[in-house]
Amino acid sequence: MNKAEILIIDDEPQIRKLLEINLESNNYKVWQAENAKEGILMAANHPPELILLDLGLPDKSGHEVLKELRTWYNKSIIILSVINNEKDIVQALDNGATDYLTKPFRNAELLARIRSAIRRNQTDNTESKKVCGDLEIDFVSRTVKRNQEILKLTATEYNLLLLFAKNEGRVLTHQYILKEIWGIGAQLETQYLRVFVGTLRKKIEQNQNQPLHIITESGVGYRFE
Amino acid sequence: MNKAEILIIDDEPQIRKLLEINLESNNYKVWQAENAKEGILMAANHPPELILLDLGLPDKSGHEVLKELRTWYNKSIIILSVINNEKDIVQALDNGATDYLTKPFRNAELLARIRSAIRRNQTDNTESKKVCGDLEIDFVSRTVKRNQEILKLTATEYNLLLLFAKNEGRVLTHQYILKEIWGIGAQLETQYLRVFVGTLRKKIEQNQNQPLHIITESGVGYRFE
DNA sequence: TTAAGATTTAAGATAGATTAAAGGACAAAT
DNA sequence: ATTTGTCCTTTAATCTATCTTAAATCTTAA
Repeated sequence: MNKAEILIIDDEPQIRKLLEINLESNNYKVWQAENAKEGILMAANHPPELILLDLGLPDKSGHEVLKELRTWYNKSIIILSVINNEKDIVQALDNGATDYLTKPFRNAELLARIRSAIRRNQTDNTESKKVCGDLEIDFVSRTVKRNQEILKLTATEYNLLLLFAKNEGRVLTHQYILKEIWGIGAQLETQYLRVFVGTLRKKIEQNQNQPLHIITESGVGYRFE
Repeated sequence: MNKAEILIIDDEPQIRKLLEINLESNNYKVWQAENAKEGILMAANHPPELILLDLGLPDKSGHEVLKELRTWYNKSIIILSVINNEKDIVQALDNGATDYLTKPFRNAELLARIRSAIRRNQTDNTESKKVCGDLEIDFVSRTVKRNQEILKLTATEYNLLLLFAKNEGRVLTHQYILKEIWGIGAQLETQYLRVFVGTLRKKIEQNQNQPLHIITESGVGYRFE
């Protein structure tokens, strides 16, 4: 499982550093922005699992940032603020904040609220899946459908298909595929790969003699479309 | 649109009255329970949109009530408590509390947090029973029927079936199932799982040799349909 | 055209899955 | 306190699916 990514938008370097240390030691990947403009840009380019937003930013009110984010960003946003003012808390929550903590905050509590917020994300989210023509690969449920029918793939076949699907359009060398699927010791066992490409094609291709999904790049490897 | 229903579980009459007045004037329908037993019963009979749960109940610890509710209730639960103790807050949030407010709380803030919690609810659906083909699982009464006949399942069998039912269509790895049912120390005891899948199949499958509900994903785990 | 590369098939080996059954822990009933 | 019965754990035998390997056949690129 990958690390959950958290974006901190706060202008105080000490706070950012404190959060960075605590979050990274709890296995989160941390991104940082020191003003509203930068924060919105970063969130847009690379949407994180959760945003920690300070209300007191230099270039724009945090409430405005929150509203702007909420026009398109629907994961968790937790407000951090020195303002312990009822009106601000109410306004932030009504504008779609997931939670509100006043500084100084207790670290364990922040972590618990982050876990709670991320947990909630995961159930709300629509499942991530990939559709390639007649194929539909569901990464969460670990199932593959072709024309709505569930395909019966072995563990190795599924792993191979997953690798292909995550590198759609890219030529993968035999060596690379062998290393990823069978481990670093198997990079010369090209034969394994050929057999498994065979069985996979039998299951996912309409016409085995003219494969549309797994394309052979002779002398190099395979490409998935 | 109907009024959203809120269940208050708190033993202090003054607090209940205060909440009742405030919530009803904000267009919520309010239900009240003065102890854990009554609260759980009311929640089961008539699942509300949100539960306000006091941690200091006379008959049972609020943490236990929370855990019990969370086995089947997946809408919002906001904790109200006089305890402003970091450990309790963390524990409650990790047990699935949506939010945590310490008494005395500010009324407008509570209302904002309630709005926020209810807003988040609307995407995920609560259901107290699940029908899968000839199977009918009732999460509240913890009973399972097949073709209208009540099946006699042991505690472990029921827990396993519950886990499967809540992850319908998804492949669950052996490790994950073992962790969920037998706890974090049992992740290598694949054999337990196999035995229990065997006994479960005997009870829920029409034809044991061609299981329709619990599908084996060899080398990976099981999938429930 | 020819050598290297790719596919296909099938059989043996291995890891994984099912099933039955016995012993132990525990709770309910006597 | 003893018995009874249920459920859980553990072991072992058997069965099955999957992986590996080799060999025959086909395709591609120089």
